[in-house]
Amino acid sequence: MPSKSDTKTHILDIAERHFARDGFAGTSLRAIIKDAGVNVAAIAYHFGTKEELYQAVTERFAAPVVREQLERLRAEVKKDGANLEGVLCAFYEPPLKLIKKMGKKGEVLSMFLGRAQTEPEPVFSLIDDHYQACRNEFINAFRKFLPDLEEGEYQWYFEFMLSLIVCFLTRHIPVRLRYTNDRDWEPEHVTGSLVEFCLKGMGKKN
Amino acid sequence: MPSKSDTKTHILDIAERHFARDGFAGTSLRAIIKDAGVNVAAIAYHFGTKEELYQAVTERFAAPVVREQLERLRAEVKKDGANLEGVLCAFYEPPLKLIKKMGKKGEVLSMFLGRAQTEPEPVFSLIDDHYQACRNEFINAFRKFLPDLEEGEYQWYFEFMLSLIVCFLTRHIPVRLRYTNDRDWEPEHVTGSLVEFCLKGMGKKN
DNA sequence: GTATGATTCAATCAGTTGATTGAATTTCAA
DNA sequence: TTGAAATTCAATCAACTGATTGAATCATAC
Repeated sequence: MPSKSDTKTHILDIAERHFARDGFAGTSLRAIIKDAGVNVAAIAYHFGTKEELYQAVTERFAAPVVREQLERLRAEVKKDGANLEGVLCAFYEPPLKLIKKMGKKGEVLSMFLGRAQTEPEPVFSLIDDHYQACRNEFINAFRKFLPDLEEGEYQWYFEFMLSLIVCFLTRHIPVRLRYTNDRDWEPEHVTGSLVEFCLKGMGKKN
Repeated sequence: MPSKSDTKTHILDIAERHFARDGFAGTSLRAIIKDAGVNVAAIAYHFGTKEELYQAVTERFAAPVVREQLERLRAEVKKDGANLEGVLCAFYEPPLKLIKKMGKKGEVLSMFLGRAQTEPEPVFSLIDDHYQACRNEFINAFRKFLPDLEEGEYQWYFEFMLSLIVCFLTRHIPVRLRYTNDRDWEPEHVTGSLVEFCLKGMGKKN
């Protein structure tokens, strides 16, 4: 019944859920194929190794987010009256809006994006390379709007900016279990909180 | 040759290095015992299951840090002229000073502390419970020094504060590979950066 | 020195891991 | 309808997984 792309897509759908929840090492191919109702060999046939399957998930799931962040950034710095706030919005809005748009599946994307950033090798290098271009361009934008900082500070500011959204993506479920307020999960509100915290953090002392 | 406590301690020494580098699921007991030069059964004898071994590492390695953070916090809020900056120092200083004091082994502690916070189940619950008491007391301190915020904001401020140090602990090695300046890794300087960013982030808008 | 308890050991368990094979099946164009 | 390519399948591989056993070794108090 399922055509080529059906099985392939279906495996990706299931795989991303498992990788998101259990991490790379904690996910077995058996668990995926059992859940997907396909044969083990299907993974080898369509993707190759476990690592290549993970890479495929990253490519379909995470790469578009990074691409949009970069597009938004480039548009933002060209604007009249461009500022640091716009740069931060360019970083935070794409993933949060996409997650919201995807509905239930956004929860999976959220977990996957967050977890991927904190995986041990061999995933770490894979993800880190992915963000290399992103990192350079955002740091250049920081240089533009936050002149005269030390080089190390620019580096750390990018990591801080990144870590705040990783924190949000991986923790919003446990946090909401402790304290629920549906408004807090509106992407506009979340983006606003992250941008505000980060903007103030990078700004001058009060 | 090795007495009881020797073997037990030695296993812990090796285990924490593996868990720090490869995560819980990515670490096999074989890898640990091979590295430690002991028998597989030694782990079962001294600790029990793999999960109990991880718990023992957490207890010896991470628990003292949390305890000191809480002690520092309690001392800080009692002070004359207590303020938010003191609260943040109480949170950031203990782990960073300990890591510095431990020298080479501090790198392992650093990685372990950072990674533990981002592990999937069953580790996540273990660690999260550990931080529950810590979380409540710090959030109460936020309430004191940052009055009239919404409840959700206090919750997220704690998570942000936590995520910044997790970011630092897990990323300082790759970041230093990209840009090295030894001064940046002095605990006073690091604490200063984290406290400043966080303090500004939590403060009023400029 | 000997008995007792603590510790270590090799051997082994059953189950899982990622990966591969070659045969069976399906798909679809000619 | 037929034939070649794409896809799926059951069966199997060797290696590894966490865990357990009972015998051997050790330390120590008597």
